[in-house]
Amino acid sequence: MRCRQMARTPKIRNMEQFAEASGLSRPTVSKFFNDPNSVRPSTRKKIEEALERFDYRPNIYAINQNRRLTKTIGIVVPYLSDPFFGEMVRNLEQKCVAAGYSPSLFSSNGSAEHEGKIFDALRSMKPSGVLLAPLGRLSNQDAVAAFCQDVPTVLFDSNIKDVGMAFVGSDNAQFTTLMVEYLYRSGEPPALLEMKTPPNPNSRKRRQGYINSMKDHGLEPEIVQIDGEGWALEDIGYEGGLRALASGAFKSRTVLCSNDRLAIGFLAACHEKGLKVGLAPDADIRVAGQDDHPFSRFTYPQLTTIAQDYDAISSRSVEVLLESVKSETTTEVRPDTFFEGKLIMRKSA
Amino acid sequence: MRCRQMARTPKIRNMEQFAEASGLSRPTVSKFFNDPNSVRPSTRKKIEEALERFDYRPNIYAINQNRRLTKTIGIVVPYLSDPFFGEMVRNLEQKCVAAGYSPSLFSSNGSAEHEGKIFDALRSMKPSGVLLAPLGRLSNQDAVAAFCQDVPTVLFDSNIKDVGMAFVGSDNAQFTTLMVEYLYRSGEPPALLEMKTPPNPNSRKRRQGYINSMKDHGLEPEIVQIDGEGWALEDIGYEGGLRALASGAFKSRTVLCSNDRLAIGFLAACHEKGLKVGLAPDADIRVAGQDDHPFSRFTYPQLTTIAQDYDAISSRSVEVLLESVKSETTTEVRPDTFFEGKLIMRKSA
DNA sequence: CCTAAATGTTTACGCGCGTAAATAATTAGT
DNA sequence: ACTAATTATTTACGCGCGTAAACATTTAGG
Repeated sequence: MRCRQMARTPKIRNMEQFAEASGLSRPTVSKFFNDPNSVRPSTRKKIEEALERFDYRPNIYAINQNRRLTKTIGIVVPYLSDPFFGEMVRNLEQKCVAAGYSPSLFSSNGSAEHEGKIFDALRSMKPSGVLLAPLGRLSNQDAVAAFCQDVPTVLFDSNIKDVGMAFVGSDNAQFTTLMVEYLYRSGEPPALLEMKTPPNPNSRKRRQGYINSMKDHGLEPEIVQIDGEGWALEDIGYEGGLRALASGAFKSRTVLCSNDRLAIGFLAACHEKGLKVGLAPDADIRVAGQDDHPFSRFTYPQLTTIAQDYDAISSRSVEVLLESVKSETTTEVRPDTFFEGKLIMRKSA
Repeated sequence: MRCRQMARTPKIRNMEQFAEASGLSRPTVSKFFNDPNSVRPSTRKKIEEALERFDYRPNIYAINQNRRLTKTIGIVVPYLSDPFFGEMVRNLEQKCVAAGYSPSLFSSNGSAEHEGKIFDALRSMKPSGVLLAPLGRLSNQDAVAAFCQDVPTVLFDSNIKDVGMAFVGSDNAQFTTLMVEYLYRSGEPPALLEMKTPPNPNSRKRRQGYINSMKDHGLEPEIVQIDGEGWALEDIGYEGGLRALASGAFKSRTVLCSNDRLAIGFLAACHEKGLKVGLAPDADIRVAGQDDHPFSRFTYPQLTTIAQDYDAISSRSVEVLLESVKSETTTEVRPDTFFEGKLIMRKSA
């Protein structure tokens, strides 16, 4: 069908033949592929020369069949088309490759059932470890816990208590506390806009952070909860925001959204209602988000938010995972890392 | 280290043991796993019962070692964190699974070198086929062509002439023609804003569509090209837009951007310059995009654009690939499919 | 109820590689 | 230069499964 053979040299089909072509025995060649430095320099040179002539590559399936663990790391996120996770994955990928592992990408697409299938697929892949951002509230908690028993897993972004070898994410309560402090000082304390049933557990922490910091200032928390299920957060923020604005739900003229995607939808709702958003004296409302979503720089007005430290979270996640993969020992206390967010002051609040 | 054994039943380690436990021979069980309908119903029942008791799963590596082609389909995109590709991948994934294949995701992250590494990885994975959205101009054209010789590949989104088994994408010239027609009728003909060196080949087609349709109306094309390299299109649109606006580059007060991401950045530049964007009589400028990017509904004002038919493109891509994978025959003429875009009239133009 | 055809099952072998143990070659110390 | 310690290479076996060919069973037709 398709032309394959270059017919320059007899095609090498396996390591045996390749070893023969390099004038060595197969196990020596095998050793080379596992670690080029484990063979004598002269031997290494022989192989590398042969490699150029024959462009042979070991059969990964045959390799992995005999390994208890493969040099693979699974990366699982709830939604790949969410630029936040997209960025996250890109960072994680890079770091895995740098450490000599092949990342394998999966997206649960907001479905616990699909998340479960991914677990099954990963189990049979025998990965060295898995970096998992679970769906959260929607996850089948037992399935996640069971999976973490089978495969060394580091959770990131959204936490599930006592599951996995470690957790790396943000200090969500701090996010909200920081933002409330800023909004209070720069004008008036905010109302909190969030989903009634958020898909992501971080929202709970953020709500708690909001309530606490409002109380610390002797202020009455004002929480506006909107309906909606799933991960179409912009839509939910838009629809819910529209309804909330129409019913005059907000006492405060400053609204802190539980996350940037909600805020992006809410901004659209504000515009729809003809409200002027921003810092200017003639503005009707201030809006802030949390996450520093890649698009928050391009909203109108540009979204004031709290920046997640993408790089720190991804670096730490990979670091912690590889550490515990190498040491093979389970530490008694699960090491959790929470990074602080940075206030990003833009035009919207 | 970690507790694994449930100790409910002796752990099954391979198909041999599982066959024994089901009271059958291994090859029969093997046949079942390849096609559950290929064994007698009574036999099938036996296995399915045993499956519940022992939750055994065949070793994928051992399976794939012996197959010439694996039941895998590679999906490669230039940028996974671009929501457009994210959505695309989600669609493609679903359709592959529905057809009984396991999709494997890769992102070139805008680097030809990385794209090349992905090709190598895919080659050794022996996938049944690959769905590839190449980097485009930045791709190593020879590497792409060579890869398509080795593995049955369907290109999508961005075309490379005569490479791969088929191409599925949009009729980019039609996009621009349609939009120019609308903008002309609803006010005034647009200037085209594009990158001087766009990473994506679609831009060329769009430019040509713009020039042609302007000329068809007896109008003089007005093309404003901005600097910038890579895939940070919003940034490029913003920075370049800022400079273009400052230098009074636009004669027309209607700007058609080469794509939505550029438009999103350009909108931010307009706001920065204090321009009122939109349809209203008192607006300073109209802005339109192309692609119907997931975020274009949430810009301010909401972006008027041309919708890519995500679903049609992804469906057709998978369909064409599976077809040619099954038939094993290479058709003489490469079947290319170009879907038309639909005009989405929103508030920005 | 018998025979031929169809279908299901078993035997036997090979895939491409990892790896322990045995052996050979190299290096270091005297 | 010679022996001991070190490192490199080879021999030999097994991993978990696919699959052809041989064999056994079931089904259909008369």
